[in-house]
Amino acid sequence: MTTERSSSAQPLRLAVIDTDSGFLQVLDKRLERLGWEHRTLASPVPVDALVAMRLSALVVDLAVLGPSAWDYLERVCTEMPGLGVVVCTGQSTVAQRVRGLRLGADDWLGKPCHPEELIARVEAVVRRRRRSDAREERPAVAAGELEIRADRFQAFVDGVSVDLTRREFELIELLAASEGRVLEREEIYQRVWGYAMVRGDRSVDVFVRKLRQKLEKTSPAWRYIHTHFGVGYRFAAERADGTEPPADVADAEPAAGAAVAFSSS
Amino acid sequence: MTTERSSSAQPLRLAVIDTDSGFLQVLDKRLERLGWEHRTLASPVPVDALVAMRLSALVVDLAVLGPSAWDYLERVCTEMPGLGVVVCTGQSTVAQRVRGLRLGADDWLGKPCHPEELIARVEAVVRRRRRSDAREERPAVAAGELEIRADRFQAFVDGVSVDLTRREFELIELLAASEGRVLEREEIYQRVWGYAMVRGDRSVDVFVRKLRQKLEKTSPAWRYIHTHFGVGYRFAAERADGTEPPADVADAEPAAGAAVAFSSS
DNA sequence: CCGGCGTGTGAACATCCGGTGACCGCCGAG
DNA sequence: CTCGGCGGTCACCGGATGTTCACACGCCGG
Repeated sequence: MTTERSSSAQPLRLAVIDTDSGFLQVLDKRLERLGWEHRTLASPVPVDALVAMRLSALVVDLAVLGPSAWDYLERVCTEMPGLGVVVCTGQSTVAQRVRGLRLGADDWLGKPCHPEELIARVEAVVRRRRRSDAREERPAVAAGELEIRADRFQAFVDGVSVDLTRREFELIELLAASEGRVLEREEIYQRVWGYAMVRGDRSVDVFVRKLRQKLEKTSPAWRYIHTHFGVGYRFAAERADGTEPPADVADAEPAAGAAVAFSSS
Repeated sequence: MTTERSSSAQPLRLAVIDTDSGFLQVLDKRLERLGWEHRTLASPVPVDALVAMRLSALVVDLAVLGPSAWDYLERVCTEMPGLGVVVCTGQSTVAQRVRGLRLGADDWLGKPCHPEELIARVEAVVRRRRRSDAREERPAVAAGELEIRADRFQAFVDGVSVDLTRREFELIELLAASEGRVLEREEIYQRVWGYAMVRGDRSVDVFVRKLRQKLEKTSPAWRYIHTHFGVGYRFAAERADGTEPPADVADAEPAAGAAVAFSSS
């Protein structure tokens, strides 16, 4: 029953590369009703431009892409691994469909098709991404002296803003959300920047440095971002001096016996 | 890093609920060739049983499910959010397909269909699943006093880091994963370094030594890596003194939730 | 019991990696 | 049209790692 399923709590961002005006019209109307942010493109745009759109999913008619369709599809899928890609195109053979899917497309729907089915497929494709990325709506996270407020797009120490820029914030937010885990640069880059990192890019390192600088200035007694040589970074609030190892997952500690050590000092 | 990692290495685990013997036969053959662990079920099995199979993906023909198909589908998708679900069934209407996808199915393919397309779609679904929710969910492996945490790229003894470098970690991770089995240098090199070992290369030996040193320092009472002269190395936690002979090899294979026998053999 | 490999070491050497600081181009605000 | 903030690149460098060597030592077959 009309489970209108507000799964779309957060607006999806969708781009459609197609030229079938009739189809687009109906689709547009439907998308509008759903409240999805969408944009239709009559011709293939540079991959960079797509990246800039920060899309959740992309629907594309291979026919519109012309001869370099396969190449384009592959590049899009490679450079934006997190993007949901649904090919919606006319007549096709099994071989073509298999090829498209193997290149990275998430689904393939033949035309003519019902807009509702296309939407359902896009939802299905995006659904998984959501599930994992599902760390939305978190008012605030705390670690050490740090308090990260997603709603303010800012981190604070004792109420004082650390004065992070957007990227810096997104980075620390990701790290903090994965507290304790070591994140590899590629993963960080992909999740913060949205597309694949090219080998040799030092952006992550540079931003980590900027973050560390600001955090150091605002919260000198703590260390938050730890480097794992040859791997990546790990977020964990630790005092500058060895004091108080964060008792972390650790093991069954002194449990009973050991009367709690008073933090007299 | 080209670390394509074991992502592709670990076999997929797939179950197919269908009765079309002809189709199944072809599919089976193909899956066999791909090296996927698979199992076909002629009738819907309890969701619990499915859970026990630890599947990566499930292919199901709604027709086989009978009247409670929708309900079954929904339950499966709800209880196993990480499972890739591909409906592969006969004639269907747009409304049915939309319903199936909305209930949680990841893809819907009509019959008759080409096995290759079905496989490509399953791959696409699994690919997405891995990419998103994926990332390491390997809690930790333990052996002796050792605890190997993949999410930290590090091994611990009683909560204390053994302080391994990336290579060292990958090496011990591989060895531990093959606990009890003797691995030849060539294989080790191939799997850790990613390419063929040139004759005369002592890298593996050197790293084994480094590992042994660090492990010895952190966990003196145990021996983990054993040399098999003229062959290679074997991982097995054993006390330094002869104490506690490895219990019974009784073959620690009970673990595997392999409650069901997959035709992976 | 002896000599030949295959392995364990330790250290020198060659690379790779990550921390920095400087610099550049884009863009919105003034 | 400027100016300043921000995101992103570069080149340099010290240190962490990985690789290669030469040698000592132990396991094996004769």
